Amino acid sequence: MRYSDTHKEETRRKVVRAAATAVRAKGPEGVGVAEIMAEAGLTHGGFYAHFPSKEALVVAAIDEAFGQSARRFARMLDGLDGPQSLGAFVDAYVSPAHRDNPASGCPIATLSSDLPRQGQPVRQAYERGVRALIGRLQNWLSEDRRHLAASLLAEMAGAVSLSRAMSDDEDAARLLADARANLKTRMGIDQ
Amino acid sequence: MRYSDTHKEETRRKVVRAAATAVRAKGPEGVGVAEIMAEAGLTHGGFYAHFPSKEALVVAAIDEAFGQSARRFARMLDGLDGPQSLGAFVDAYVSPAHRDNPASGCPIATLSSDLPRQGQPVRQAYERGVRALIGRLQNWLSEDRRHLAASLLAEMAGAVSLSRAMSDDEDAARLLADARANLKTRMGIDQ
DNA sequence: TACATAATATGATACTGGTCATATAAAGGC
DNA sequence: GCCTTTATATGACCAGTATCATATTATGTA
Repeated sequence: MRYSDTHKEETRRKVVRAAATAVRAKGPEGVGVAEIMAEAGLTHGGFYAHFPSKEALVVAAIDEAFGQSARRFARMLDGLDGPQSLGAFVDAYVSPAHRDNPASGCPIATLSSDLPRQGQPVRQAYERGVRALIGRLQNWLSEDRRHLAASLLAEMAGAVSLSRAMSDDEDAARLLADARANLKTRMGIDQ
Repeated sequence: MRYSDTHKEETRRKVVRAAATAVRAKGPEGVGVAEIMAEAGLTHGGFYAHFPSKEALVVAAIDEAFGQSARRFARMLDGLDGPQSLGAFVDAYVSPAHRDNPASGCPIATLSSDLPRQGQPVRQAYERGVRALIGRLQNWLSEDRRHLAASLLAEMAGAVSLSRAMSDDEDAARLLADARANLKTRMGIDQ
């Protein structure tokens, strides 16, 4: 073995990370293989040594994006109990900061309308990520509210998504504040 | 005037209607000028006699899509009072039928993630449609709930959008039912 | 230091899609 | 029935993009 055991793997990870950002910023169709490779400091030619197709990269990018999101929240919520986690999660997710940074945000808010138009492997990766997030919400919710997890996530993602359509920052902030308040009520946590 | 006064206008309307469907089905980037013209029974060449650019067509298509949606609901809710309208609207919007028919459904649920990536004219058309819908919701809501209109719309669109990610129809139906129930509570109407 | 091989770059191909110049066809007025 | 004008079609151009064949570079080993 001439290169270190991990060399190629590291390159692959760089490409996937670049893709995870680019796909959220421009959508799966809006971004090109050459562009992502350049972002990772490479040229387009070597791409097919790492992935069998662009679709395979998009799948990896979506997994990576959900993974980044999950790890970030795990760090942020470390040590908190269920209700505290729910409150902190809602505050971070349904926030102006999230609205203004789609490229590093939750793939649900950024890709919701692209996904139904993608091929099956991409849709499956997306659904995996959605279900994992729903599962985490369920763990934080009290037993009698557990079935609401999916609907709560829908409300969170919908609020961020619609806030991005508002050109007026104040209108967007009001929408997000109304959504946060309602979500906390539904979750049974005090404001 | 050699052709009838309305001939060109009729053709234009056919093209816009075809675009309104195609754009919702495949996204603004996913659909081509030639494809839309073929759908309208024409070839691609004549396109630039009607629109200065593809973007102008997308703007017209989004206006048309919001208009279709508005007219359909106006018919459906004709004669109902505020609370009745809200209930009927939620039942129709947050429904499996809507989930399963993006091409004829609300542009918000279908295009939410594409829109932030579009040029300003397209984003403005979208925002016009969003604000018009929010305005209609406000008219149906009691005074003290009027400020919730945007957040309520976000929840409705988010629920439909996320339900489209669920490959299991039952999971999707449950999510939509939970969302409907919560929306009606927030709106202050009896189930 | 030269070699063998793994990793990446160069460059080409085929295709698609927006745009536009030019040609053809349709339709009412003389 | 011809002519002018309006509307649409044909065909081409150019840029962008996924894919792949081949060349080149980089790196650890003998």
